[in-house]
Amino acid sequence: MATIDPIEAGAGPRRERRKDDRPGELVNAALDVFAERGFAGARLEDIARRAGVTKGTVYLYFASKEELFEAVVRQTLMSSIARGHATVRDFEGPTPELLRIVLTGWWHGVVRTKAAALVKLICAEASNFPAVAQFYYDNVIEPGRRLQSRIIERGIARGEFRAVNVEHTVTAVVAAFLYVQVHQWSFAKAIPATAIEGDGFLESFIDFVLGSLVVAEDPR
Amino acid sequence: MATIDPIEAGAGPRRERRKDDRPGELVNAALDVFAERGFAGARLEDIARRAGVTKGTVYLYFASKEELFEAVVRQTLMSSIARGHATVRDFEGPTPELLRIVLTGWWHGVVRTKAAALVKLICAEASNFPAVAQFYYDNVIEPGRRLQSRIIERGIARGEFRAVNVEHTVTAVVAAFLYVQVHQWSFAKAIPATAIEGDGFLESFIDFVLGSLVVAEDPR
DNA sequence: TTGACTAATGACTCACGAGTTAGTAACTTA
DNA sequence: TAAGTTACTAACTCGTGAGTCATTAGTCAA
Repeated sequence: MATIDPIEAGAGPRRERRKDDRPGELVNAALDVFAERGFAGARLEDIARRAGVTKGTVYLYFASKEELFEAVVRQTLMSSIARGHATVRDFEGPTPELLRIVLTGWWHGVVRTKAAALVKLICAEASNFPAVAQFYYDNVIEPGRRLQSRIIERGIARGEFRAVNVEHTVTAVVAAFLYVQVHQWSFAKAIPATAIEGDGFLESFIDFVLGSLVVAEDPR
Repeated sequence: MATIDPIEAGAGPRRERRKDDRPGELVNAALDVFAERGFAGARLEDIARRAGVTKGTVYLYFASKEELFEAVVRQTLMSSIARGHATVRDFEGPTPELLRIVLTGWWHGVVRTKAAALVKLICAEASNFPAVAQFYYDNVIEPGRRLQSRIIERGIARGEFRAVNVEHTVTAVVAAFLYVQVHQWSFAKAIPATAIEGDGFLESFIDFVLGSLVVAEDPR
């Protein structure tokens, strides 16, 4: 996010040749505008201007609006997928601790990031872009659920967690995070007072989940 | 294709005068198309055809596309709001039982209904329609959260629930339901295999919540 | 400095869909 | 059954925004 040219690049020359940086800047600007207006509502003109170029330039790098959209999805997800995989690395401590670490990482690495805007965007456009929805499901949701499943199964196997229904429990956990992401980029944008500030919810939610899963009586 | 043959009304005459029923039918058709395509992507022509009329007729009843959208929100929500209020009526039994009843009612009355499509739709369009978002927040989300808060506070006051953070716990509960609604009308439409079938999740989730809230050991 | 190359522009076309309206057919009443 | 009313239609306008392309200007090699 270092050098995303401002809406009005006041300093630079009227016309600059920066072939290498353009695609990234355009994708960045596109994420903003798509998240704000939805796919259909986003104007290529606006995206271009936010990236400091004109509409024609967009077509030097992307064949169509749809292709730009898919590029946004791919570029933005690569980082979060990488982060996710890094977190899967073997952990040897108690499972409640593992769960806490993973959820906290997700929270700070994705939920409170602009990547969260993409989640809302994809939820909104999934039915219009089955291919994008499939891609997102295969590369983000599925791996994410599998990660959560492993944690809970590990806890059950080690006698730390109750023998709950794993699939449904995962859904409940994933739901909370998805919800926060969607909310922040839909209602919170329209009604700022409803924004979920700070990390209070994260702490509270982890306690809530562990309260339901952990076998031992009140660990505090 | 040449004839504007009614896709829906198979039997009726080409041209029927039914002033009283039209608005409801149009709103119904509009909910379908809006849910499927989003606000911007929905064509008035399609909505009209699905309701068995032509585009011009829509403008006899609604001044603009936006007004039709707001009518969809209002009509669809009125019933669920009414249902919600009916459920608030004083209940005298144990709080876990009350929670179970309320969540089950929400599940069958809204989540597994076409009204759920509206939730997804509003999440997608909230930033484009602040007024609609505000209306939805004031008339649905806020009352819904207050209802949940009362239940949990009641449980705490009666010594049935742990003294959790009420606001955050409500968020976790609401999130699960919101998530299911959004998922069913976004990803599940694009990737049918991911649809959440049956009521298994509901049961499991209620157990999950009570597992975290209830003070006594294993109430079953 | 110059010429070749091409990134970038901005004015263009064109399709599509929201909104309009003159006319028509279904219903009512006498 | 004829005149009157109006719900409805079909063909229209018109604004908008995606996508195109001839032209312009930044860059670099000689």
